[in-house]
Amino acid sequence: METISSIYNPEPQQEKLPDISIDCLVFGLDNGRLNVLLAKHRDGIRQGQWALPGGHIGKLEDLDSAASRILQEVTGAQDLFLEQLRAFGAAGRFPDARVITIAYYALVKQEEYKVAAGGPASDVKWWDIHEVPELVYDHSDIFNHGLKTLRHKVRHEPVGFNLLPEKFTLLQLQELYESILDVKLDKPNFRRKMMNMKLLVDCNEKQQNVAHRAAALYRFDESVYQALTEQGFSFEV
Amino acid sequence: METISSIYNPEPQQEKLPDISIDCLVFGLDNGRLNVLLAKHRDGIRQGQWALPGGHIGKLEDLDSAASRILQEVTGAQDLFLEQLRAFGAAGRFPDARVITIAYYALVKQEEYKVAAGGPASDVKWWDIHEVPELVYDHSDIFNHGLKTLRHKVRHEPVGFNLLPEKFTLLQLQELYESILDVKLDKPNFRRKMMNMKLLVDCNEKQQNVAHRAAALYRFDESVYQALTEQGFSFEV
DNA sequence: GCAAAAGTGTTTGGTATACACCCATGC
DNA sequence: GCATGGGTGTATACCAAACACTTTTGC
Repeated sequence: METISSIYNPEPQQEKLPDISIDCLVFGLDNGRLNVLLAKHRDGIRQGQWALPGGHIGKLEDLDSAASRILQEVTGAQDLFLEQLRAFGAAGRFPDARVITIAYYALVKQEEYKVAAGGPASDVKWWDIHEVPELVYDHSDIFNHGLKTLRHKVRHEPVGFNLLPEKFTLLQLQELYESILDVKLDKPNFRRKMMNMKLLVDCNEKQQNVAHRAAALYRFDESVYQALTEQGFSFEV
Repeated sequence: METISSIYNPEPQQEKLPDISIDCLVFGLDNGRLNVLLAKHRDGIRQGQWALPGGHIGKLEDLDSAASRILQEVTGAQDLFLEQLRAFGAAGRFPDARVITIAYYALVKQEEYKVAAGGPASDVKWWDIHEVPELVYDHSDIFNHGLKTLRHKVRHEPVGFNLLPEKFTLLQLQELYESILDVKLDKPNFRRKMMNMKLLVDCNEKQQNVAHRAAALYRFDESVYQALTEQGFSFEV
């Protein structure tokens, strides 16, 4: 198991750019609740305060690669859904020095990746998005912006699947949208909308060991989505 | 009239951050054609090549303020619609040094602001978006990304008005969408859609000196939009 | 009168919504 | 049987698309 080695990388393997950092908003889903991953500062003046996991960019490193590396250092996971939000660069955002940060957000299958504290973080924890504590610097702004972006994105592009297991039921998918968008959806109508898109692939399998009628399992197939997109299809929830 | 003094500011008033730059995508509308503003390098190895106007960020300057200042140096205009696109940071994007650039896009009333070459730019010119030449570095990527963002944004938020004069006709507005989205729209249906939103304010004025029936003039009112938004209204074209 | 654009009316088909209903399974 | 969630059917209302049509103005 990989331990966290970021916030600010204690042993740089490569010289880093001093005035640019990366901060990651990592979203996970657990029992129909949307969570975000936070790290607690172990030392210094911000000791005990919560922050987004982050780090610095190597001089020879692509921006996206740096984000991916930093995220791997936190979750131990590779090949996550990871996308840039935008840069945050108010002059006084970081009190110790002039640092512009580039924020990323990631969607992960929470149950598949265990996280552990380490390095400059004394604790790493999933927080329900409704109960996020005060964060250091402008990290609360980044969180709010990222949540807004996620809510928009998830409605217009099929990215939500990154939060679910490979095979999922329609109810799981519906609960995903309900928890991210904070709305209640009509089951029959949601089913029809999804099925009419012809985007989901039927696994021809049923749930196991459930105390009610077993639901059909579906999966999201990127190549099906590509094919539909080329025919002018546009995802919309 | 202000002249261009950017691409890279020749006389820095304030120390700049060396490894971060800003590049601006400035869109304008002229006779129903969407244009973008480009600057030609006067000196150096890239002499004669076209680029997005840009500059560097002062050590004590907010990111957004820097973009606004750079844009003012190019167009002489203040209080433009200006929004961040995202950061571009591939390791090899800028051959001379490691520089991450933060791209902005702006929407301007093209006829109101004249631009002039100066500083490190030997020429500044509006280019039809369909005829944009090869650009230096990764500026073509930024252009493509920005155009895509504009096309999305203009459909979901009332930002297109920034390209039109204060008072405009419904046909002008329709042509704006047609040129940005590269589609043909049905006049009666477009009119109805716009009017049903109850977003436009009737100026109670007519066009002057036209060789046909004079159209009614409308304007966009930010406060009307705010009020509608609070009632759950969502702009959509 | 004619050209050009303003502006209105109407028909049609699709689709979002609301909600009633039946089905399968474990306890 | 009953609770729980799976899954289907249907009536309504609204809205987008297509297109025919009338109105106003300058020349």
